[in-house]
Amino acid sequence: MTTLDRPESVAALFAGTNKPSLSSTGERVADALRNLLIEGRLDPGTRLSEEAFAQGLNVSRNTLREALRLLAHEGLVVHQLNRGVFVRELTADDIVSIYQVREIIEIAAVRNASTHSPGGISRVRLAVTQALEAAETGDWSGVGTANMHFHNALVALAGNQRINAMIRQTLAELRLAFHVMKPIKEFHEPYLPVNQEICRLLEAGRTDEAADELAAYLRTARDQLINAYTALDTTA
Amino acid sequence: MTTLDRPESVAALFAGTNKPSLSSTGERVADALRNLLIEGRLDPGTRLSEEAFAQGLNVSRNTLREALRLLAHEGLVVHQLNRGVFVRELTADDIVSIYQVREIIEIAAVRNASTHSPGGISRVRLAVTQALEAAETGDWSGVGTANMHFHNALVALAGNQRINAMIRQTLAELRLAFHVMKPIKEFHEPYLPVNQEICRLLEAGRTDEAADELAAYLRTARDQLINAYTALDTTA
DNA sequence: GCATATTTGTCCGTATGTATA
DNA sequence: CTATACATACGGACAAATATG
Repeated sequence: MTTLDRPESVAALFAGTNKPSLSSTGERVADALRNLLIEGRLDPGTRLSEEAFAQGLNVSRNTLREALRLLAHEGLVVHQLNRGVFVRELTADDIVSIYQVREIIEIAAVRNASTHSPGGISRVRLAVTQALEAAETGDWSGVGTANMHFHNALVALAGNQRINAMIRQTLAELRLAFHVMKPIKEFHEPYLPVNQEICRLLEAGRTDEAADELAAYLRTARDQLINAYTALDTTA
Repeated sequence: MTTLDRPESVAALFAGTNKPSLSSTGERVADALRNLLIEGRLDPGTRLSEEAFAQGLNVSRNTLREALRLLAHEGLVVHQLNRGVFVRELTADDIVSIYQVREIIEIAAVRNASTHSPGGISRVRLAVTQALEAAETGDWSGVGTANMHFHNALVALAGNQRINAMIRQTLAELRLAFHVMKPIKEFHEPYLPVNQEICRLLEAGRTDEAADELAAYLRTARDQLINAYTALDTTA
């Protein structure tokens, strides 16, 4: 089990991080850590030493603990009493569970998109073009991020803040699973045209067909991910 | 704007509260506060003084703050920078939003219930009988709690922990709206037979019909609640 | 609009309990 | 089994922001 306990290496993780300071320190720390986790820069299972992170971020342990509790509540880290905080390790069951949530929420949101938000589709389109641009430069992590934005934008079509928050959190958790596998390209490239197709259908007002396409995508993506993930378990 | 700043009155709120101590102090404090909020014993808009609650609960301010951050993350309280923590005041839009979430998640969960969890239906039945018992003694707050358990049990049929957590949190938020209205009886009594009917359909394996019944219930309940809620706004 | 009191935000030091080498 | 490291939790301190008269 790895453990990040050197303040200097923690500080290095946050090099170049601006702090626009609109909210409290605790929330900014939580944001910074959340980005680290979503970007896959902390391996699942790693222990996050309170002292090292407090010193590395130049905040008190109290402040850091507030942030860690939030992330634990979001499921990005797990909190073991008297043992510390560890980067969440997703099981294959977790992935199945996450995809069931996605299926339920994303499809319902797209189906409810007909009447609402005419301008919201432009954000879907934006995410598609961003994914294509990232793919051209070979930035597959960027493609993953753009893909996350794509699905967030899809769900935003329902115009419901709570649903947005739910899917954002769920997709953030899912990224923990993606990053343990190196060939991210193989997981994202095949779905670029699918995303384009979903976007085109939405722009044409054919929301039900878009929802069907999305449903098919979610199932194949889940199966592919599960296969790769269980294969990792046996080899490791 | 009311504000709870006397430690003694805070302590009184927690009289008779056991602390089985399996988790951290912060989480136990969060649990205690969450119960208070769900039971409607704290009026929406009330400020929760850090010092008063820390003293009233016999914990340090740091520990209390951890608990308050969790509750803010759950939406039961709102956190205003440098101003404090207030019991959440739901708007009519919030209620619409919550019912949309319920519609999406609860119905999908019931529809997915067919294959899973044969024993889970017994917990649905249990919640129904508990609601009936509470109604007989005129304990309408108890009916509300049993009703919450009923819907939690419905969603549990899908066998997905994430979905359970989502609906639990959503229903907890909704209770903030119920408690601002005195005649809780009128809001729960009409739905007791509906719950019974849904339960019977599930026991008979007719899950799709149960889902349809649930959908109809959610819409009428939402409309009734919104009407009463907006009426309150205009009179207050 | 101003001066004052209150409250939050944040940090530090420390004592205690728990887990691990 | 002992020693060490670490998390837990507390209390005090002070600056900054906010509320109050």
